[in-house]
Amino acid sequence: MHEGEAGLRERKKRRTREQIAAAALELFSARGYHATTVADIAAAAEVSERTVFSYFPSKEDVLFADHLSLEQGLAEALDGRPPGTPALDVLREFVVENLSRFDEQARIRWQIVRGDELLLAHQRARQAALGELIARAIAADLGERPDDLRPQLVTAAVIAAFTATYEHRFRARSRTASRAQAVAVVDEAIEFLRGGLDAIRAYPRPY
Amino acid sequence: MHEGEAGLRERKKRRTREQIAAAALELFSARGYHATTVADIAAAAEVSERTVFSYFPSKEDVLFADHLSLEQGLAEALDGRPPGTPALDVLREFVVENLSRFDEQARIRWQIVRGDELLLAHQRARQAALGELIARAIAADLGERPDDLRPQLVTAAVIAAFTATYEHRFRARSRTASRAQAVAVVDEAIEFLRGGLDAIRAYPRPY
DNA sequence: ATGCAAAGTTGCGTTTACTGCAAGCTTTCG
DNA sequence: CGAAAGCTTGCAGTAAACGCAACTTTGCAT
Repeated sequence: MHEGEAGLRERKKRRTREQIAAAALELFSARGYHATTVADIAAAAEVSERTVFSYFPSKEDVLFADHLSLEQGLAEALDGRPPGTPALDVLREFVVENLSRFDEQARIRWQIVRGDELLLAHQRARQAALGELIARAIAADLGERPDDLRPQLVTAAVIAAFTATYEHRFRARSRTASRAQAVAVVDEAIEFLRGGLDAIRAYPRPY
Repeated sequence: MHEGEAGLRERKKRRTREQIAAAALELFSARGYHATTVADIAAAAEVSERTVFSYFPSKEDVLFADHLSLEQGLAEALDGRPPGTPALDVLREFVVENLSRFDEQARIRWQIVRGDELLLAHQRARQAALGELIARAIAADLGERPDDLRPQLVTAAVIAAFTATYEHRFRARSRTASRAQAVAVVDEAIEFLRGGLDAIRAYPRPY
């Protein structure tokens, strides 16, 4: 298992996974999510229906296939930050750096997700998963537990900022100016958080 | 159709609805959500399986049957506030007033929901529905659109505060002191929000 | 009160997501 | 090369959810 070279097996698996995800995205985009059956996806990706479920636990997970790498990237950025660096700073940088990853594929996914209550719920669940990572880091900064109030508040606001930036970018009419706009949105969100944290820093903890 | 008196039809419908919800909650609590089929619920409530689906669009909606009234209550409180009253004040009062509604039934539901990723996602979706109401009110306060950044940020934080309070109450060891604790949590959350809002009040809006 | 219309209930059939199992094929490695 | 491990697939089965048509109950007007 030499790390550098991926075996044939590994490569095939990755390719199949991508085929399934790509075929699914195309079909969802063309016919809509609900009008596309798993059988359709399997046929388009030239695998059996059963195989689709061996790669993805559910149909919804096919749509959100690459959220995993985003999650891993964020985890690394947060866990690997130099001691003393505030989590908020890492988050700001991470969001700004990953703006370019909100590319064409993400735009298509957004078109599919935005209209569907069920898919929006699933997306929120994904965001909540990110939230747990963030809460852990913020809690460490504050010397509290991840499920205490302050980490939860800050985390929720961070997610909201993330989401707002994300949606903002897809709503933006002028594509060229949108990156600067997005950074401004992020900065304002961070400002909001700092203000809020300052306001409760001296607050007693009666619970 | 004299408003004051509910006809036999209406009363029967309400009773059936409650029977289904109650039977379901009991079964979910005893055997777990996934181990309980809709057929089980129908049998316990003494209606046909098909009827369950005529009352509730999905199995999950049976579990969250009474979220609707909470939603309506909040909508009334927000829409009916005297002009000039900040939405944050209404929210604080609403949360504190409704603490007592987090009663035995809600505690059981929490036990069912807490362990299941799917149900947690559904609950988050419900919370997001509340969020839209809140965002509208906050946006009106700020003179912005509901999907602008600031309303979204404040809304997310409000939801987080709501959730933290909710969970806090069910985690609380000492039942007697928990109400005072909960109020303290709410107050700190509101303080956080005010601090954040102050911090960005003078902020330019470059987008 | 009686009969008609509207509303509610039910059974039946179907689709679709998803799971377990066992048999067959492919890659890997000794 | 040949055994072992890993993948893919078909098959059978479960459960949620929907549409439809028949049947029952309720409300209402005469």
